[in-house]
Amino acid sequence: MSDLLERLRERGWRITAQRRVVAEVLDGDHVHLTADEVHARATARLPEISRATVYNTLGEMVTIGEVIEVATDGRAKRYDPNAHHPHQHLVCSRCGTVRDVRPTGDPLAALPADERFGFTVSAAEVTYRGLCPDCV
Amino acid sequence: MSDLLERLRERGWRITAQRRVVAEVLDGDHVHLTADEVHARATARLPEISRATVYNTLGEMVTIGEVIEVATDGRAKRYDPNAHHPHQHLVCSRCGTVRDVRPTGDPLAALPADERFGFTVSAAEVTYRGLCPDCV
DNA sequence: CTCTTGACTTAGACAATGTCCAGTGTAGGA
DNA sequence: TCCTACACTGGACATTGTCTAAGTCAAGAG
Repeated sequence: MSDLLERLRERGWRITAQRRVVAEVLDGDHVHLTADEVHARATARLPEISRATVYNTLGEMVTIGEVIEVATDGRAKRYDPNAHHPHQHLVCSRCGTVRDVRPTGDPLAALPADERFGFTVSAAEVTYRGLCPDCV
Repeated sequence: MSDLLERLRERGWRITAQRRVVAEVLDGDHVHLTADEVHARATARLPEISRATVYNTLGEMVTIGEVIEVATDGRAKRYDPNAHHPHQHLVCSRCGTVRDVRPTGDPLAALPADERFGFTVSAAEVTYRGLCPDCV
């Protein structure tokens, strides 16, 4: 039983074959998959699973904070199951691979009050960009 | 004559009515428009302008570094003509408004070498999220 | 000024990603 | 075991972006 699935059960989710498969795909390796990649891997285990269900399930997981949605470019969103450890992302500009990284310090502290323009600022996301070893 | 258009001319671009209109729309007020919003405003001035031309022109401006592409969510990219002053973005989680902000320090410096995993890191984008004064 | 040429634009088909809905199925409590 | 609210399916639809073939035009040459 994956940790993620266990937490979903505690939140009162019905545990269906589809949700179990999506949770297992996400929890399996901490890669950052697109919704379509999740669907492809889920289909390998449960051939009838529909695209809508994968999208719904991912959306619900994001809503309750078990999964983070990462928009690294203007294309497909990626889903990050590592929601319980604060981290930022390092993205390859060529192939789109995403790695979790932990920079030093708190990025929120770098934004002085007079640069907040009345906003209630609650989070800072940092995306580092570059080329991965395979794409150099 | 807008500054942006002037710089395009210096780069040897043919100045067509379409490019002039796109440049004027972007340069007009430093709001961050989506491609479709640019197209809508361009159409108001030049009704025949096609979607493809707006996309092409925006893409070219991004390529030559006159405009920055901002992916704040998984939806439409936004275009920021303020490319010659380094800055980050503050996004309202509810209405999507984007403001330019200048945090202190260099965000790249916060990523130590042992957290770069062999990547050649070239840039850091910071997105601050919160609620704007109108949405609180 | 007119001509010429190759860069530019257009319309629309197509692709990728995401959303919605009506009908059907089923998990889990009674 | 049975019920029912919740979940799933398949497919239509929406949004955003890309591509191509054919027509158009900006700007330098003469």
